[in-house]
Amino acid sequence: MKLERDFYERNDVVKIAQDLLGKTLVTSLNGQYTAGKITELEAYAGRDDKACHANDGLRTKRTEAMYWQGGTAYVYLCYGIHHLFNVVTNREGLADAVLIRAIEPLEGLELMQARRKKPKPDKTLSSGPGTLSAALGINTQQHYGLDLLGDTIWIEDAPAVRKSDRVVSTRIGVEYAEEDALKPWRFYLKDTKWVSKKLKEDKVM
DNA sequence: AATTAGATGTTCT
DNA sequence: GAACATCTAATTA
Repeated sequence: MKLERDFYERNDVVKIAQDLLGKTLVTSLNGQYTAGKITELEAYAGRDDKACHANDGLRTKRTEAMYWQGGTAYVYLCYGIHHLFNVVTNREGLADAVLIRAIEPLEGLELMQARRKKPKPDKTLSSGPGTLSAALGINTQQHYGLDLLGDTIWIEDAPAVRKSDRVVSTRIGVEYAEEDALKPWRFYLKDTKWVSKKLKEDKVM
């Protein structure tokens, strides 16, 4: 079952991020179907979070979609090369988003390998925010601001992940955000290899 | 195994 | 011009 608008429009990105862990991210592009289980993600809040692109009401051509209604795709170009996929949450005007950082491939493996030019479906296929987007065929040109309740990109429901199977850490690559860099807003599944960076000791929250 | 360089668009200084 | 929610291949040890 496809996740509905009210799932995304809740007023708590961190809770939504936790709920999104283990769900299935699907893309159907010109009849090409690929799907993967969300194994790692991070929450970004539009207010009181210096790591967020839309912090302090910052509104640019790039961040515009973060202000749209929950259940919108926010795709942006990182380091001029990688297309990072985010799920916009909260109501229109409140710029929260969840960055999907890794997936475990479930369907369309051959297609993902072809897109990534990988002979084998090992963990480098989709364990990282840039690589998963490439594997699923997501890019800024075609998918920026897309509605996730449509039939191009959407998220399928899946059984909730137990707290004890969820690891918490600080977010990756946000050292510039000063005190907000310490926020424990990155989550990943404990028993999966499909994660960009594992902690030495898993922390559960 | 760990570190480094090179790829390069958008945004801000 | 600098920094950036990154990845890969090459280099060093």
